[in-house]
Amino acid sequence: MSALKIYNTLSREKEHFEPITPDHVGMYVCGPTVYSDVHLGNCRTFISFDIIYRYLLFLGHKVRYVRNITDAGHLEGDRDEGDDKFTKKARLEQVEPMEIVQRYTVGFHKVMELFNNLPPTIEPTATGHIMEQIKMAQEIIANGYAYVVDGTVYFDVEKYNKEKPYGILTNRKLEDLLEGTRELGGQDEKKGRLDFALWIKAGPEHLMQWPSPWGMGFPGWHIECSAMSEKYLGKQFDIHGGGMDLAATHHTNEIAQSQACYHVSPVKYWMHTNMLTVNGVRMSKSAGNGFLPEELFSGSHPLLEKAYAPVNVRFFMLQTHYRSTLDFSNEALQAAEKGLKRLWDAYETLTGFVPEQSSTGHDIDPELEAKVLKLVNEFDEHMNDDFNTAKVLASMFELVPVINSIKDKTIALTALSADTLTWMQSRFKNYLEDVFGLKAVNEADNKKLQGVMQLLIDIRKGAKEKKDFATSDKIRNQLSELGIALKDEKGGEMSWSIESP
RNA sequence: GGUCCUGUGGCCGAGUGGCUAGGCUCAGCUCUGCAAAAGCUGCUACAGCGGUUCGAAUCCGCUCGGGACCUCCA
Repeated sequence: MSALKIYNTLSREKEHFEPITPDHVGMYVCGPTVYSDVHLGNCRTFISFDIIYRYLLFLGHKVRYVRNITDAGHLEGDRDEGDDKFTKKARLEQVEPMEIVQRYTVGFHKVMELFNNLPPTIEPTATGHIMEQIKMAQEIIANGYAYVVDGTVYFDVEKYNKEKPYGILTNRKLEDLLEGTRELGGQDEKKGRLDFALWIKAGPEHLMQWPSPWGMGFPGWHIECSAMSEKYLGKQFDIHGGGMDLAATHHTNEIAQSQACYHVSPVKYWMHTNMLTVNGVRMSKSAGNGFLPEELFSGSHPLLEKAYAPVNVRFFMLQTHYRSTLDFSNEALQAAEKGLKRLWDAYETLTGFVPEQSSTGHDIDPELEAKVLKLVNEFDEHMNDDFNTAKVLASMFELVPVINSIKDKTIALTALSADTLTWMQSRFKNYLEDVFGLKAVNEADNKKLQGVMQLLIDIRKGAKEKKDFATSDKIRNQLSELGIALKDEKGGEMSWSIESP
């Protein structure tokens, strides 16, 4: 089996993945700022990293997966001025900032669960780590890379850049970055145009503030991730992830802070997921083209033609590589919905095969056997190539006709060896359920319903034998109106499934 | 202006220089009381122009188009 390769933003190439501590992986992913609902674009990132987390577990690593909740210190603009997002929203709704935080944290967790994302192993909050952030700012000051102006602590980018390349993550030169920045105004207290705040002095209007060596204030946005990743994963850890939009500023500053504080580069592999777009334009709150997960699940958004189940959306995202932009459209989503149904039906069929009944030797079709083995073994290859879920799915889809042909007895079950069949069954389960986190769109595990359905199937079978098509059609048509599809299989059997909403 | 990404068949999308990804749609056939599903077959594309090569969607150059980041957003 090939070894896992990960595309590292830092080196701009795929690198062999070797954990700093063998079999143990530390992964930090930038989580949401909980001042409003997460939209579908945000979800894409968390779904991508959920797959990555699951695959690392599948490979046998012990993974510490840290994903923060930003519940303080994220300003409206990055000019280190104005209200923080929580204060603004709280004032608007006349509630406590922590009520805002609570509401959207709960909502975020609910959405993550609906998408079948596993929870991270640690989910730290910024407000819970004020002390750590203050301490880190103090050390950076002591090391000479930050300065205090009237109760606010700034990171000295230009000084840092003399020793370490500040723009290393996105391959930018300091001069180029300076060009894109506005001139310092007369009222600015920063020394350099690119300097950013580690700690910000609070005015009386700020509802969230804490005591510090520099007076009352609150942490800058970037320092929380540096402080919390160090606390739980150490000064150097394996993977740091987030959306691509965070690389240029947030992650660039994280690297600078950690370097200035601990004199080491904090992260071995930087991973960035690409954006979700609508009509080619990035989905974002400011563009007003964001879909809320609930709008998607209920189909209530004006741009949606129908409702889409969370698992279909998850599958839709898996058909694209995480580093490619993914364009959202009804057509694409409906195609994904049909594709998942086809794949999942085949998976359930496959699960129903009993390998003991298959061949022990002479009936085996060597060509088919080789084809199946090749495709099944490719799953790992594709995932090891920077988590290429789209290619794994393509390999699976190529196996669907084989599975369906065995079901229809066009291909004998004994054409495959018992070992191969068992292997295929376990790999499908491993990938579809464990790694991809997919599940049946509509679980029909209700025992009573199954009994009722069996009864209807028996009656319909009897009617068909008597060529009483009026009765048999009535059963199928009325079930169809209820959203239950009944299908005649080859050999007189019948199957049923609950239709998508 | 700077740093990058990108342009693939009706749509969505994967693609490590040579071996037609895959999904959806569409058409035909088979199966079938009908329906649905399924199976088989067909639709064989890589923005344009040059270059490197025995051979390029894949490498290089130029042109044109789209997008992201450099200002809050995963």
